[in-house]
Amino acid sequence: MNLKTLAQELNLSFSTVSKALRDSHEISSITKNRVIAKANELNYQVNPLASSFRKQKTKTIALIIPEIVNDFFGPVINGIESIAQEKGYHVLVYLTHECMQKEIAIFKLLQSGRVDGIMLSLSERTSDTTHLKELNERGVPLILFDRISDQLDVSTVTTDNFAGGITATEHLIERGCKRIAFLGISKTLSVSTGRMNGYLEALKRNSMERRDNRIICCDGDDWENKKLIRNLLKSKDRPDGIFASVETLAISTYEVCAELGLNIPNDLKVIAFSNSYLAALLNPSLTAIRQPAYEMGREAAATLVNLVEKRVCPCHHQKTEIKSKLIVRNST
Amino acid sequence: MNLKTLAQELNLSFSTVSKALRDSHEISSITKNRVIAKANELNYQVNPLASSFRKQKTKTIALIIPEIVNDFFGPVINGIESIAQEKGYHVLVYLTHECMQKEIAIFKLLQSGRVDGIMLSLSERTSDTTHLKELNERGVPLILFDRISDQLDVSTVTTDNFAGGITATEHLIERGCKRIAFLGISKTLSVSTGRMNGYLEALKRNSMERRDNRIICCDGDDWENKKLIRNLLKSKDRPDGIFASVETLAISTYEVCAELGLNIPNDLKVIAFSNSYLAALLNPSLTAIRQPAYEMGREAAATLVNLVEKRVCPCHHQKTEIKSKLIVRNST
DNA sequence: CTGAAAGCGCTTACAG
DNA sequence: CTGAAAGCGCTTACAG
Repeated sequence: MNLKTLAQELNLSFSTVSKALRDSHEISSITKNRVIAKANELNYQVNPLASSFRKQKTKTIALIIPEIVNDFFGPVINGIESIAQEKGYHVLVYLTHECMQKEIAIFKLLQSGRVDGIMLSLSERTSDTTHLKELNERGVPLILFDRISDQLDVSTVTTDNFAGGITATEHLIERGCKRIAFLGISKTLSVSTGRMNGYLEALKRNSMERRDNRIICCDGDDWENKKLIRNLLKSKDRPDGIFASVETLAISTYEVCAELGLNIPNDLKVIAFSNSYLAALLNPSLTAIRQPAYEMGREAAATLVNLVEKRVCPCHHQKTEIKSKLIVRNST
Repeated sequence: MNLKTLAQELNLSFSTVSKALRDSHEISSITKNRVIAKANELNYQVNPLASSFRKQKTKTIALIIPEIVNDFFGPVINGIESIAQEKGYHVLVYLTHECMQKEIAIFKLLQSGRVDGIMLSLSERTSDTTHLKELNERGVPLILFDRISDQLDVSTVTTDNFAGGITATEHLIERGCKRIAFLGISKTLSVSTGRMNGYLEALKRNSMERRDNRIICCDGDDWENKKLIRNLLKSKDRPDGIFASVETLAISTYEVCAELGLNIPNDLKVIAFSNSYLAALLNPSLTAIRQPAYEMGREAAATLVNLVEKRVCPCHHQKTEIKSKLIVRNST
């Protein structure tokens, strides 16, 4: 079943049929209706390969993320899919496994028109963004979300990590914490830095810079991070508040507290950035700053589709920040 | 940069260049090497749209799943991606949100050659599989995984739900349980039924059919399920073992136990099918039957690719069952 | 071993 | 308003 046989059935030229199906203003509504009725009857559908090839448009967008077993990227995909479905796009998913070489290889696959645009969350080990620039120069629309880079002039969608960092820190201060330690990881680049800067800003606003607040860089494995936390909590000037930039560090903190016989929230208050349902189930339940992952996915997809369909000028770089949310639970 | 300009640069016809790039036996190795060197130099890549269109092959496979915010489908995608990358395939992801109409709509999108094959995990509300049959008759390879249907003759990849059900039940029996209640949900069709049948089989093997073992159908919301569990645990012949077919029901059981002052594992032993890292973090940690989600993804993708590349006859329906694993923790 | 030619199924600028 | 024709960039059967 193709255009030609459909045209024969209708005694029309196949250019007329093609135009009728695409609702061209050149075609009379009588003909359009005839064509559409026949197409439905014969269950005709435009061959997407031929159509894409001819138009050099695929109605496909690519999503490139570092990993998927994670409480953030699941809802992100959900959000992307909701927009894709609405706008008639298909979504290709690629994983970099936090590896720059894989990221580059994927970009190479996508450079010759397989997709109309790309949404990327950078791998933690991407130190060089030449591959992004090259692709963008070839005219493939690109947007970054969550893990972004400031080396590039492209549209981005992020959470308000800075504001979220302030909120988390001020929440601990309100709860009476005097010595707040920030547990950070350098791997997530822009994300962690934003949160840390928020933490520092909150201390400044509350004239607490000089007190025993500390930034602990937890870049090791689980065991090493726990060791750092253990030393911290055994020290004589141990903190009374922990701000974990990611949930896993909060869980390590819980485990060390159990080990040392420290009570949360009495001896130590804990807050973390977290999107998981686990946070509510921990004992005590964990006060969290939640990233609106679903909305970020929607926003990322909508921004990209606008770019692809040229509803916005590619020179216009939109920096969207989506508000995170404080969910107070029993750990503070 | 296309074949034509590349051919001009090389003073060769573009059919020769095309064949050289595809490593045709018709072309001398000297020419091949010249062509490849030039192609690399000029960063030429075959236009995938043109190539797909011409060959009617897209090197793309579709994954259709009910949802993604879930500890099962994340690792499944990981496994699929690992095979796709190895074999040079691209993966389109679609979500049905457990809705049959969406499932049908997605199948319609894929009927005209956009993908070379489809991996599907059925939506819980898919009662009619006509859309699957129609697509398969159009010659699009299809395989089912995890949530399968026996109304269809296609290759499938599943966990050994029946064997896992036996293992879980016998583990409780070994731990001394006399009255074991199975908490099931009917929504996941084949999956839950297999587990339940395993449970019944284990009782039979241990001559325990006549005792107070029960099957509780937990199809309501959280609140309703908890009510069922509460009534169960308050009854005078309350069970001393709970086999939860999904993790959420185990968590509800934990909550009810906390409420009623029952100690796990002393008063009640609990086991559940679960893939999440949460199971290890619960208090007490939850004994689980783990589905090998990553391996299932790999197996599903490998089976599909074999079908697409005609390495197996499409009439040969392979039923792969992957072993689940018992992970003993403190709840038993 | 190399090349000329047909054609995959559409879309669209152009002619009538 | 309808139709004839060119062409998107490849692949491949065929000729030489």
